[in-house]
Amino acid sequence: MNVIKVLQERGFIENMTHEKELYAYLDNGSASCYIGFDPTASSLHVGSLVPIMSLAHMQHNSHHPIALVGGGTGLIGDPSGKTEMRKLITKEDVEFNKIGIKKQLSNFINFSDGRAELVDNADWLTGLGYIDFLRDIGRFFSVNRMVKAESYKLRLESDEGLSFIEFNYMLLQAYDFMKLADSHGCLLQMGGSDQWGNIVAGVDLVRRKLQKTAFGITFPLITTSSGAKMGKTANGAVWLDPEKTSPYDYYQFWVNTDDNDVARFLALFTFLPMDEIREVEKLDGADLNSVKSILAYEATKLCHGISEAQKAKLSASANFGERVIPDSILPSSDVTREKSKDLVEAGIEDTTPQSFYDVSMIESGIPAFKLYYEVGLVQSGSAARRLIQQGGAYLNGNRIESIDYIVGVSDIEHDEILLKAGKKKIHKIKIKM
RNA sequence: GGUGGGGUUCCCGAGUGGCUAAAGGGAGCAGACUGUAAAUCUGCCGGCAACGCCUUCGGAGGUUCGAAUCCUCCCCCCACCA
Repeated sequence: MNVIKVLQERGFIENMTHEKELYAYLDNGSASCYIGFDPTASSLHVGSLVPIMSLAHMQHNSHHPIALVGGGTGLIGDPSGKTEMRKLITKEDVEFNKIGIKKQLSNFINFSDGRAELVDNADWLTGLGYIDFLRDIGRFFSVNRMVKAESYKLRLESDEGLSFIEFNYMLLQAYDFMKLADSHGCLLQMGGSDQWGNIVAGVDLVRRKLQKTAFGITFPLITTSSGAKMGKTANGAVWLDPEKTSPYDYYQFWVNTDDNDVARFLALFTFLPMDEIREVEKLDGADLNSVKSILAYEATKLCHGISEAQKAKLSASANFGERVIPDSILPSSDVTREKSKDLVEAGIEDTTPQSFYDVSMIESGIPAFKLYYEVGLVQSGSAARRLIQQGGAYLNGNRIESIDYIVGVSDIEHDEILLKAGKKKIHKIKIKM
C-alpha cells in the first residue's frame, strides 16, 4: 500500500501538493522525505509526535526519512502562525538541544545503516554570504507574495509586528529544501499546517533553481476534542524526555485521553492496524477504558520501551485498580491482558512517584501540609493548606480532616506513607527504618 | 527625531489616593456526580509553621498618616508623522 494511503487513513494528512505526482514519487523504491525540528528546547514533546510518527511510517514503508534539526534556522525563529516573536537562543543551546532531540528520535526511527539521517541546516546556513544569498536565492522571492502569505498574516496584523530577521525565515527554509533536494534527492517536505507557506516556498524554489518537481505534505493541528492544543497540561508540555516527564506520567497522560479522541489517537500515535482500531470505535462509555489502557501502553512503549511501559501500566493498576483487557480488543497489541499479580509478586518495580525518608525524619512529626509541599505534590505550603481544607488530601487512603494534622510514625504502613492530592496525583514515601 | 497612547497578579482585562491581595473572564486546582472520560454544579485560586504578618501592579526615587492610583527620572512597547 502506498504510504500516502497509510498516512491518509490514519489521519496524518491535512493538505498536500500535486497529489498524483506525489503518489508516484512514493510508489516505488525508497524515496526521501524530510521534516524540520526546532532545537529550541532540549526535548521534544507530544506535540511533535505527529511528525515523528509520520517519519516512522515512511521508514516502515521502505522510504528514507531525514530529520532536519534547525541548528541554523533555530537561531532565527519561525514566525509562522505565531503571535509573538520567539526568543533568540544561543548557538550553545542549539548544540545541546540537538543531542537530546536525536536521542529521542532514535526511539521512533532507526538511524542505523543509513536507513535514516539526521542533518543540521547550520552546516550550510551559517556559512552563507549575504550578497551571494540575495543574488542566488533572494531574487526568486516576491515580497508582494510573501506579504500576502497566511503564515505572516497574524504577525503583520498584530501590534508586535514582524521583524526583518523573521521575515527571512521562509527563504531559509526554502533554501533548506533546495539543498536537500540537490544533495539527497529529497523531494518531499512534511510539516505542521503552519508550515504550508514555508513548504510551498521551497517547492517553488526547487522548481526554479533545479527544474525539479518537489512535494509537500502538511499535518493537521492535533487538538483534543475539547479544543485545546494537544499535549499541554497545567504543568506545561508533556515531554518525550523521561527526565522531564516520567514514563509513569507519560502513561497517565495517555490513559486520561478524552473518550472522543481515543480512536483518533490510536491511529496517530500507535502502529496498531486500522481495522482493529475501527472496531473499537464502536465502543463507548466505560468500555473505552480498556482501550485507553492499550493506547497508553503502546504510546509509552514507543517512547520509553516495553519494560517502562509495563511498569507504568502495573503501577497504574496498583493505584487505580486492575483492568482486565478482553482479547477481542486490539488483539495485535502485546499488552498484558490477564489479571496481573501485584507488583511485588511479579517482581516489577513500582514507578509511582516516590521519595525516601529516614524514619528519624518522621519520628518528630511533620505537619501534613509541609509534607505535601516537600514531596512536590503541591507548589506551596498555602496550596497544601487549601488542598487539605477542601478535602483533597488523602493519607493512606483516608481524607485528612485537620489542617493541623501531624504525620508521625503511626502513619507508616508497610514501610510506606501514601499521599494523594486529589484523586489522581499520588506520591509514595518509602520509609527507611 | 516629533506627537499621542500604553506597560496591572499564569493569560486577557477592570481599576485614578484609603472599603484593593486588587472587578470580570479564561486557564488551573479541589469537592460532588462518574468510568483515572466529558459535561454540569459548588468552592478555591500571591507567600508564610498563618484569624496575624510579608511581598506584588515596567524600574528607581519622592509627596502623603496612607500609593497600582499623585510627582520626578529611567527602561520597554504601540500608532501616526519625519
